[in-house]
Amino acid sequence: MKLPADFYLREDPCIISKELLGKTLFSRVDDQLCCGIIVETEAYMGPVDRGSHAWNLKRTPRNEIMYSTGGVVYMYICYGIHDMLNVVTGPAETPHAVLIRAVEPVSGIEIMRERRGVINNDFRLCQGPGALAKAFGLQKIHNGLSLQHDTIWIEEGAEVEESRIVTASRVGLNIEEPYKSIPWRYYIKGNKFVSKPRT
DNA sequence: GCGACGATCATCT
DNA sequence: GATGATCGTCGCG
Repeated sequence: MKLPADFYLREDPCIISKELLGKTLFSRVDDQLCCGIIVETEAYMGPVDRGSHAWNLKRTPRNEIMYSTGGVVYMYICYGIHDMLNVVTGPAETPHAVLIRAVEPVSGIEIMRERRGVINNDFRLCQGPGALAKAFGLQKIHNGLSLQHDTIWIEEGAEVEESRIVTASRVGLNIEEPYKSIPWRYYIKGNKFVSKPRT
């Protein structure tokens, strides 16, 4: 069962980020079904977050979809190379989002290996937002798709106990304090599919 | 296992 | 013209 539309409508993207841990991400692209357990997420707090594309209510053609009603996908290209998968949350005109950073592959693993090319271990198949989007066949062309449709969606999964959730600062943001250090990253403790921040 | 580096281009100023 | 919510590879030892 897909998560209900109102799951995404709550105001606080931190709550949603945390609750997305353990849920199951699906994609059906080129008629190939892939799914995996979400193990790492980051919240982007729209207007009050220097790290967000919607900082200070900035509005451009690229981030326009962040202003729509929660429950759609925001995809964009980073470093000219990598597609990033975000879930838009909150009511309309509230440009919050959750970045899906890593997934533990469950099925469609052969497809993921093909899309990713030769890599020497499966822990890295969907480890990091760029890798995950590539493994699931997701690109900027999917920007704006509803999670209630059948290309990209999220279903229930196993409960993740509070004690297994780690809260940490976000990865890869070259911004000033305090935004750089605010703990808006969530991941499952000890899970080998979680990405490793570089220095 | 770890740090350095280059790839590569849409987007915004 | 500068920048970036990244990643794979290379050299090291």
